[in-house]
Amino acid sequence: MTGAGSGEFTGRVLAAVRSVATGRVASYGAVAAAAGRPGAARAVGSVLSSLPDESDVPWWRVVNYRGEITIPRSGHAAPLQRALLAAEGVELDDDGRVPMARYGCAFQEDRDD
DNA sequence: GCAGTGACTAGTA
DNA sequence: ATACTAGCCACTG
Repeated sequence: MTGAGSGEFTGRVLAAVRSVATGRVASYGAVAAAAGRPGAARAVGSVLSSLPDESDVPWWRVVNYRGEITIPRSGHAAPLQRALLAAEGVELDDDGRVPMARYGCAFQEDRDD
């Protein structure tokens, strides 16, 4: 499938997602940039899509550039991500999105809050 | 080595 | 606000 598992870029993506602190979220584009391939946001999604459940990668901390959870209904990942984020202390907006301005774990911009 | 695909992003209507 | 188009990149077959 379009997943990942045997790519150099993939390894960097996993490392980047692992580097996201608890209670923080990052966008696909940010992860791609941190992986060294800005613009590969789509590829990042493919990587996380093939992530095994036993993976130690906090994939739930990765949302789209608007802070919305954009995962296919296949499976129950979406509500799960909401729950995991809530467990991390990330409260979602009434629109169901994360205030990136506050929880956004930026690899480039950093607001000490 | 090309075609297809997708947990993206930006622009336009 | 939603819908659609078009680039973008990496991985699979």
